[in-house]
Amino acid sequence: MAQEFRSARSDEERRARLQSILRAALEAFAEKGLGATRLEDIAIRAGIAKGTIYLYFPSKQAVFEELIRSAIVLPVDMLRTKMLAPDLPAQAVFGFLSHWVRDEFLGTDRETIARLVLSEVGRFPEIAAFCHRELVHPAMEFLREIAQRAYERGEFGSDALVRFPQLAVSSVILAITWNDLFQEVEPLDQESMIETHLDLLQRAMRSSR
Amino acid sequence: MAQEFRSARSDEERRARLQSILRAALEAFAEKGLGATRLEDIAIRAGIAKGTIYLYFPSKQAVFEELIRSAIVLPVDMLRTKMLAPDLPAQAVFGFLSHWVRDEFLGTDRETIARLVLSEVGRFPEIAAFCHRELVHPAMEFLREIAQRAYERGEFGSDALVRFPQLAVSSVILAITWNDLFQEVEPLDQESMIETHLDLLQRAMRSSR
Amino acid sequence: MAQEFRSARSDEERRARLQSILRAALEAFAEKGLGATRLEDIAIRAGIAKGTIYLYFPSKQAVFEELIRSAIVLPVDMLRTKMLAPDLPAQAVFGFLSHWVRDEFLGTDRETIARLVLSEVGRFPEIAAFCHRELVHPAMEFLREIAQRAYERGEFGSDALVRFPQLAVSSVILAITWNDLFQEVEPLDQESMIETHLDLLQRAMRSSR
Amino acid sequence: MAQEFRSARSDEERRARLQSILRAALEAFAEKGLGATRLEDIAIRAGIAKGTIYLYFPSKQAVFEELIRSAIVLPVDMLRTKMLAPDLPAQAVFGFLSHWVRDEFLGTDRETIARLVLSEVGRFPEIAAFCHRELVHPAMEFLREIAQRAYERGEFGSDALVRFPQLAVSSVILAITWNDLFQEVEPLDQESMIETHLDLLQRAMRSSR
DNA sequence: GATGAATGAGCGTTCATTCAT
DNA sequence: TATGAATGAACGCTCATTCAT
Repeated sequence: MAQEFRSARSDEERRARLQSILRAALEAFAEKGLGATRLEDIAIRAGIAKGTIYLYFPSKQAVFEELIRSAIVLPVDMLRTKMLAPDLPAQAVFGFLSHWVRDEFLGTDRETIARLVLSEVGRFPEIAAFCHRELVHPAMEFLREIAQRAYERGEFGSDALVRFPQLAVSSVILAITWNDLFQEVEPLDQESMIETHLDLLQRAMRSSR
Repeated sequence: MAQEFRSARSDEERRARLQSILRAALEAFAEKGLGATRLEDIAIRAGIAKGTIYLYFPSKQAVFEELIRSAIVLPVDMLRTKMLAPDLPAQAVFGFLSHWVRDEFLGTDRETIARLVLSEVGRFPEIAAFCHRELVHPAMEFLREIAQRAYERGEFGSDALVRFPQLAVSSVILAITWNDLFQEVEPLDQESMIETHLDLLQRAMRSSR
Repeated sequence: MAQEFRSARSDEERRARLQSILRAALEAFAEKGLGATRLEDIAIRAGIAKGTIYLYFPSKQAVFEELIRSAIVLPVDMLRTKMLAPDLPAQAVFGFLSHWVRDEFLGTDRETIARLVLSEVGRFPEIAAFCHRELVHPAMEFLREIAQRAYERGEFGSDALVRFPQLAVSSVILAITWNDLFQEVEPLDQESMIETHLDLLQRAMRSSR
Repeated sequence: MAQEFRSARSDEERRARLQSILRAALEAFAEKGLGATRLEDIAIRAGIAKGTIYLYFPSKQAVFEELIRSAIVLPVDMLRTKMLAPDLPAQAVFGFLSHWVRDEFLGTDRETIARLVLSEVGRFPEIAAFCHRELVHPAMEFLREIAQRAYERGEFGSDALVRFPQLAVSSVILAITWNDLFQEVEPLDQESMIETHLDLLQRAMRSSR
C-alpha cells in the first residue's frame, strides 16, 4: 500500500512532468518551428535535462505528435457534448462558432497548436490522418448535419454548407495563417474578420432561393 | 558575332539550368519541406552535382527565396494590368477570381508554391514581408478598391470586403491547406468549394441594406 | 557533500579531457599544420569522438587559440617573478637565457608551440596581438630594462640591446625555424648554437667603447 | 622557319604568362597564405581563367613549389659569383651582408618569399630540402669558409661562425618573422636591427683570443 | 528516475581539379 | 590554347539519441 501510494504520487508527478514537457515543446515549436527546435530548447524551457525527455517520449517527433494528440482530445470531447444535442436552430451555429472562436480559440494554446498543425503536419501524414479522424472530420460532419437539417427545413437557402461545411471556418484558417505570415507587417484583427465572415455566410444562407 | 552568339547561347543555357534547379527545388521542397530537403536531393532531381547549385545560388535558402520571388513576379504583373483598368463592374470580381483560381492557380506550380509559402514562410520574416509587399498587399488593395467603389455605388450591400478584402480568397487558402493536410484521407474538390464560397459571398454582398 | 565531491571529480575530469584535447591538437597541428589538421585527427588522437571537441571548444580555431593562450600563461607568470627582482647583474642575463632555453624551452611543448606560433600566427592578427601583449612585449621590456641599467652603469659597452632587445633571442628563433625546415637534411645543435650566440653577444657587449 | 619563329614567340609568351602567374601567386600567398589562397584568387590577379593555370602547372602546390624554386635560382647564381672570389677580407663579410640585406632583400620580393618559406615550407619536406640544397647550404658553406679562413689567420678571435655560420643571418630571420607577426602592433626597424646585430657580431669576432 | 557528457551520422558549403567547347 | 562551368571529395559543425553514473 505504501508502494501503491508512492506509485500514485509518482504517477501524478510523472503526468505533471509530461505536461511540462509538452508545454515547453509547444512554446518552443511555436517560436521556431519543429525543425529548428532542438531537444535542448525544450529541456531548458521545461527546466529538465535533455535526456529526461527520453524517459517520457521516444523521440522528438513523438513529442510533437503527442502535443497535437493531446491538444485534440479536449475539443473532441466538447464536440461530442454538442453533438449529443444537435438540435440547435440552424442560424445559431454561426453565433456558436463566433463565440467559440473568440472565447475558446483565438489567443489560446489552441490557436498556437492549430498554427503548428497548419504549417507542420503536412509532412506527417499519420498525424494529419489522426487530426482528421479525431477532430476535423467529426467537426465537419457535425456542421454538415446541422446544415443539412437547416437546408431541409428551409432555414438555409443553399446547400453550400452541406457540401462544404469547412467554408464555415475558412476565415479562421485565414486568420491563423495571415498572422503567422504577416503579423509583423500588417497585423489582422482576427476576431472582427471572422465575425464579418460569419455574418456574410449567415446572410448568404438566409437568402431565399 | 560568334562571340555574341556563343554568349547568347550561354545565357540561354544558364537560364535554362537555373530554371531546372528551381523546378527541382520546387518538387523537392513540396515533397519534403524546406528543412528536410537536402541540397543533394535538388541536385539529383536536376541531374547535376551538388556543387553546381552554388554556381547559381549562394545558399539553400537563396534557392528557396528565388523560388518564391520568381513565382510572384508574373502574378504581380498581371495584377498591375488589371489594376490599370479597375472599373470592372463590382460583381465581376467574383467571376474573375473564380476563373483565375481555376485556370491559373489550382493544379499549377503557383498552387504548390503557395502551399510552400503558407507552411514555410512563417519562419522567414523577410520573405514574408516581401510576399506581402509585392503581392499580397497590392492584391488586397486592388480588391478593397473595387469593393469600396461597389459599396459606394450601392452595388454591394455591405462594407465587409472593404474592411476585409482577404475574405474573398479565404476559401483558396482553405483549399490549399486542406489538400496539403488531408489530400490522402479526404481529398477536397477545391474548385467547387471555392466557387461555392464565391457564390455565397456574391449573394451576401448583393443583399440590399 | 556527495554532490560537491562528484562535482569536484567532474571538474577534474573535465580539465583532464580538455588537456587531452589540447595535447592531441598540439601534436596534430605540429605535424600537419593548422589548416591541414582535421577536427577528426584531433579527436582520434585524443581517443574521443569528433563532436566531443565541441563540448570543450566552440570551433577549431578556438582550440588553436587556447593552445597558444595556455602555453603563454606560465612563462608570463615566471617572467613576472623575475621582473620583481630585476637587479641581477647584467651579464647574468645571458646565463639566465641560456639556462632557460636549455632547461625549459628546447625539447618541451613550448618549443613546439613557438614553432606553431611562428608559422601560423601570421594569419591571425588577434592571436599575434595577444602573444605580443602578454608575452613578447613584456619579455622584451624586461630585457630592455636590464640592458638599459647595464648600459648606464657601464657594464654594457653598447646600447644595442636597449634598442633591440629581441636580438638576445634571435638565435632561438633561428634555432626553431631551422629545425622546422631542415631537421631532416641538416639537423642543428640548437643548444650549442644558442649558447654560442649568447657568448658572442656577451663578448660584444662587454667590450669597452 | 615561320614555324620556328612562331614557336619562339609562343615560347616567349608562354614564359611571360608563367611569370605573371607566379607573380600573382606570390602576391596572393603572401597576403593570405598557401592554404587560404584559392586558385581563383591567383587567376583573377593574373587576369586569366582558373583553368589556364593548369596549362602551366599541374597543381596548386606545384605553383607554390615553382615560386620558391624560381626565387632561389638568381640568388644562387649571385652566390656562385661571390664564391668564385672568396678571398675578400673577413671583416668585409659583415658589410657585404649588411648591404645585401638592405639593397637586395628587405622590401623586395625576396623578403616576401623568405617569409613564405619560413611559414609554409615546414610542411613540404621536399621543398625544404631543395631550398637547403640549392641555397641555404651553399650560402652557409660560403660563410663558413670565410670564417674558417679568418679564424685561421687570426682575423676572427672565435670559431663561432665556423661552427654556426647561420648566426650571421639570425637577425634577418628574426626581422622577417617579427614583422610577419607583429607588424601591426609593434613594427620593427628591420634594417637598423640587422645592422646592429652585424655590428655586435663583428665586435665579438674581432676581440682577441 | 534524472542527468548531461559523449557520440557520430548528417548536411551545407568550399574549392582543387577536370573537361567540353 | 584558353575558358569557366561542372564536379564531387572533403570538412567544419550540429544535434538527436544513447548511456554511464
